[in-house]
Amino acid sequence: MSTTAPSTGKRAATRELILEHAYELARREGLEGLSIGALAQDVGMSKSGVFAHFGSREDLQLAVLEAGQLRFLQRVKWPALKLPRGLPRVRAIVANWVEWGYEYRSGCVLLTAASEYDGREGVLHDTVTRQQAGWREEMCRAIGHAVENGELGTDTDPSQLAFEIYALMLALHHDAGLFGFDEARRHTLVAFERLIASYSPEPGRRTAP
Amino acid sequence: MSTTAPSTGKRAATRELILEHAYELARREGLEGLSIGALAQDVGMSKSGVFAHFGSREDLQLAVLEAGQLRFLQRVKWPALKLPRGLPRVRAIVANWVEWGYEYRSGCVLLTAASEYDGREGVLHDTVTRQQAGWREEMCRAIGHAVENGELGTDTDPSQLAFEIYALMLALHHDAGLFGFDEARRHTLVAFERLIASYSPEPGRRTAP
DNA sequence: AAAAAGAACGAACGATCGTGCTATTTTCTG
DNA sequence: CAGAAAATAGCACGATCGTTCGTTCTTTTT
Repeated sequence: MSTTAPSTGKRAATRELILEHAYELARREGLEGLSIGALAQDVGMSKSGVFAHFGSREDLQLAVLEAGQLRFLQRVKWPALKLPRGLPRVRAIVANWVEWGYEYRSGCVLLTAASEYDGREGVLHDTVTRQQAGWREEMCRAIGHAVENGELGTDTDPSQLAFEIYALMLALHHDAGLFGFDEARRHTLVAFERLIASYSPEPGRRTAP
Repeated sequence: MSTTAPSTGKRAATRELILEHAYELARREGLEGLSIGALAQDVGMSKSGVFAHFGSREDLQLAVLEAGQLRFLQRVKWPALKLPRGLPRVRAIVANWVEWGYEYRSGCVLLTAASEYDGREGVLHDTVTRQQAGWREEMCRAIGHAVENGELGTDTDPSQLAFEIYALMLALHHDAGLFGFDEARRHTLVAFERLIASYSPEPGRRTAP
């Protein structure tokens, strides 16, 4: 007998399969629009068969949320860690983030969840808030390194710049969904360069002698 | 007999009452989470009584969407029209917009709808897209006036600046919902001033002699 | 091969969904 | 005040929701 379920096995494998389908469904319909019946039909199982892998719908939603964060981190954060601390890493994060926005242009689970649960209370709200706060914190740290390196002005407020970068990513998703990705990306990248220039220690354009 | 229903009358009055409740419900649960049963209970009527005022759920959602836009325009746009064209009007729009974000901090129907319907198709998607495109267009025009007045640099791309301003408002709602309104507003206003300064025809801080 | 354990199924539950149809009540009109 | 017209209630429908339960099929262990 196994005291704890092994992470590789039939159970874990189908659970992962279900989560994959659930993630795609939640991307389109939101976490609140994710229904077990539709998920079961999508994955080719019975409702109860799917249900048995998660004690409740809420636990399923939570699992999707964590799967989403994992994907985000391994597509956006981890590749950026290979670059040196400071501005290069910040730039890499933003570049990866934009590409992430391209792959998941029709709905990002994490962003949708943030707007779905920001006004309520419960485990889902708490998880979403913790995720968002954690990622914002990491952005602040990455920006802080750039300040320490002298790549950004010493008067830079990391949380302020993190807010402004996050704003661009929200607008990227918003505009990509409504007006098309290409123009949204153009606007985003232009705005990001303006942002970096405006926080640069050397004046970006008009330099005083 | 009346050939067409007068805009003031019992029918129109209760329809307005229902819409008021529906708007508040949709603000919390989203347009997709708005159910006729819950709405009827909230307004103190029977399901069919409520239903009779709108031929279908979709028509109800559409009415809420238009009610939301009306409120937005009369709280954000119309007061700003009293100010002269150009930068003052742009500033007024942003200021009103931020205060609008305060009043409706736990969920804005229009923004929620934008993320709910950006990936689908149908009347609701079309309406949301039209609304958003229209408002963006108005922002571009307001910014264009400021450029013509010489209050913003001649190389200013209105659609680019409109994108960046919209980004701040999205981030305001996002952060206000998750982390509290006050800090979100602080970040938003600071970012907006940086934005205006960076688009200013005279260099904001370091001026070349 | 027999027995034990695990995984998925199928049916059913109470509830709620949007939507019709028919009364009944309310309001307006002559 | 009576009768027409409008507004609302009541009820029922098929569908779907999340969830539970007992059964069946598959896999592993003895």
